[in-house]
Amino acid sequence: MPVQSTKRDDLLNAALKLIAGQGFHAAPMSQIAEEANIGVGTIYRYFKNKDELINGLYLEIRKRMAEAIGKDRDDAAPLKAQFVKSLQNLIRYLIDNPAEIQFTQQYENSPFITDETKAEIEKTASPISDLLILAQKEKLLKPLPFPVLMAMFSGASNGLLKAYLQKKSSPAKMDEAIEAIWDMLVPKNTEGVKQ
Amino acid sequence: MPVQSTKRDDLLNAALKLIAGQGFHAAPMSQIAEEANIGVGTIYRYFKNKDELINGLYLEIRKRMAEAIGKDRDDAAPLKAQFVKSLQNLIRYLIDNPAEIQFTQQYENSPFITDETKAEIEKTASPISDLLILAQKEKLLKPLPFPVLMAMFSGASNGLLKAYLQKKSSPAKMDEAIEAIWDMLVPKNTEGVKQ
Amino acid sequence: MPVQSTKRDDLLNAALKLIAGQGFHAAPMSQIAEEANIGVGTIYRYFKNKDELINGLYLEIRKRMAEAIGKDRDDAAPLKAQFVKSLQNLIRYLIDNPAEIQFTQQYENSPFITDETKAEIEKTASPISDLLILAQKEKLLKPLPFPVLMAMFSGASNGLLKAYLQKKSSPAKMDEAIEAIWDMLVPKNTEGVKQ
Amino acid sequence: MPVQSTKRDDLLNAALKLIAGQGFHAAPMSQIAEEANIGVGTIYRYFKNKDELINGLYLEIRKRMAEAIGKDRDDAAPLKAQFVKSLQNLIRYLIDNPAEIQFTQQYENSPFITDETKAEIEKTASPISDLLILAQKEKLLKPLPFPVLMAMFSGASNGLLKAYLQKKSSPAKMDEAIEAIWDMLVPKNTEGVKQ
DNA sequence: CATGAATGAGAATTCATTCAT
DNA sequence: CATGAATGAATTCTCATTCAT
Repeated sequence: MPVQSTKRDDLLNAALKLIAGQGFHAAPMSQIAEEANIGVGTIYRYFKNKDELINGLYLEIRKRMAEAIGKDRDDAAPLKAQFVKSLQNLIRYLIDNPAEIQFTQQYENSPFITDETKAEIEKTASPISDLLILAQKEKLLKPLPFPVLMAMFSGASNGLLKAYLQKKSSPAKMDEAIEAIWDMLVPKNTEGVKQ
Repeated sequence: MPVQSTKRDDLLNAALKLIAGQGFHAAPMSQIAEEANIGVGTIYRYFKNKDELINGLYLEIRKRMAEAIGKDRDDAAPLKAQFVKSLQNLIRYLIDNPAEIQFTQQYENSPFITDETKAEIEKTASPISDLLILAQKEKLLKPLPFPVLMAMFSGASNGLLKAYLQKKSSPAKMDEAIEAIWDMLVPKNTEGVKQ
Repeated sequence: MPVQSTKRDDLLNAALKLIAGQGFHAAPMSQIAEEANIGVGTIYRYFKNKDELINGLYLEIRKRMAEAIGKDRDDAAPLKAQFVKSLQNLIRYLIDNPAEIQFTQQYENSPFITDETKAEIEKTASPISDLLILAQKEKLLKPLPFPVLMAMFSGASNGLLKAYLQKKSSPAKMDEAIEAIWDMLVPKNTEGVKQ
Repeated sequence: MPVQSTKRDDLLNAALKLIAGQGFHAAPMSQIAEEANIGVGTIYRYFKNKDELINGLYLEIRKRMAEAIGKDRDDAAPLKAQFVKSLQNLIRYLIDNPAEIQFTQQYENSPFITDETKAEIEKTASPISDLLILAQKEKLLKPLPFPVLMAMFSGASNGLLKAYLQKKSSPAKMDEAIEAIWDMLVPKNTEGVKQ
């Protein structure tokens, strides 16, 4: 029974909860420790300092999101279907875990994000990025630089999510919106599907 | 000699520069004052506190962006052309003023932004939002809730911009990317233009 | 028409009002200036700095109190009657001008009071102190050092006043209380009056 | 080794020393910390802010004074004797601890003291107030409202003390002065003692 | 003379991090 | 290993005072 991993998880969850709700700077280490039911000093056994705690939290969340996206994957399905499915998975996951987007969006737009973390993330491709790489190889996507496609895709998805969380959208419209994002990525007059 | 407006502007520009580069919390009032070549105390003659300085800066930047977008507007042109033109204007402006997006993105994802401010901004129509409202009235857009369309549009544009600023795109591809964003908004198999 | 003296008075009254209500430290020069309808800089034409303003205010108030005490004085009356009359005058005056005690009590117990001011005050005997000096010369008072008698007298009067201002006493009981103070000063079994 | 109580006490004593000597506002937290040989931050582990430190100090001093007054109390003695004894105790204590009156008088006349604190203190009976309540019940005192008697008594005692501390009185005269205060409280022509 | 914008020294308070227990 | 009391650097903000207009 890995006692430590429990503490580490408690810690990350406490940090997630507080930072998502109040922002980085309104979430002191002492409060995080309290929320996690450990001593302040103990945090420093798991993370060298606050920055590393936050970076660690980010990587953890990316991992959780990747898992959520990949659920019930069917590698044999058409790419578009896989894309839609993945995005549905992601959106559903984040709707159930709103703290995670709140944190992620703060983090990704803050100067906390170190170049190391950035590099590490780009290596660790996310399942959706993998899908789009495949799609591009198969000439399904518009002839734009891949990073541009990825960035526009992420941005649009985040926007959709934000709208949803502010109750500006209904679940029913979600699938249509996902289709719209796909339309952005694929040439007109095709289904974005081979043949 | 408009002494005051110089000081206030110096202040906003100093704040913009430092916050964009280092984040809210690494930009102490003392440093902002120094950068603006004024005394610390002077800041408080123009803004009640740091929060108001930051909110004031945000509103100022929104204004500048709105002006940039609206440059050389041709109300008689087809909506799509106006949309493309506006987005080109915005992107060019932000490419020349990268600190403004860096600040804006930090701000909009931080807990600095109050719900009031958010609401107020949504009311204060931006030129592009106006265009899209018109387009929706003319049934040019997909049948999605307007806030969803706007959010996806903003997200995608921001993404495009980020990619560009990280040198992942060339100016040449910019127009194609803008077309792609338009594709997201309008139904397939139409040009998104009446008849 | 001495324009200055109006300003100086406005200034002192503004300072009195604000300091009595909020204390020395919650009464900034800028606010005092505003209350007096003059510019901040102008204060420094009348007083070298805040300390001198406060000391000047104190001396002014002492003067006003002395005037109030001496009203309708009858030098021919028995000393006790004069004492009672004086104290009644003072108490009535302060009841009508509560800001003045509030200020005075703060001031006299604060380290604002400079040794110079103290000295100056001891010279400028107040009418009641004069009366008590006379009374002591005529052997009407208890054989205690004069400063002790004065201090006990002042303390008791202040106490009475405080009680009154906190609505713990009625005007009717005021005269009895004044008698009690007199009893403190004179030997028992005398009326404290010659013959 | 009661580490905490030492720190808290050091803190209170440092605050007492500095505030008594220089006033509230000339006693910055940093200086108090230095005087107490602790870090500035440490103050805030014991008191939420400067106000609470000062209020805490006041309550502590009231406690010390109450203890001093009650020393060698003889409940069986006549009330007047108990009164004299108590006042002697108090005066002696304060002569040995002049900082405590200096602080107390500043505090009680400053806007630091909230109405709540005032009320709370009036409830918390002090030994002398208890004595006077008893004396009033036994009809030993003049027929004045109790708060008036208390206020005059406190004022006179404070005055006596001030005179003494300014070397205007000798210890020999102290007892006579205490008698004088008693005379203020009891009807003439009685010893203020039953029978 | 009067003004009030500008200033910066100084004050209170917070919080990441350390280290003795 | 875990803890949390202690710390002081760093931050925001206030306000007496000056001085150019």
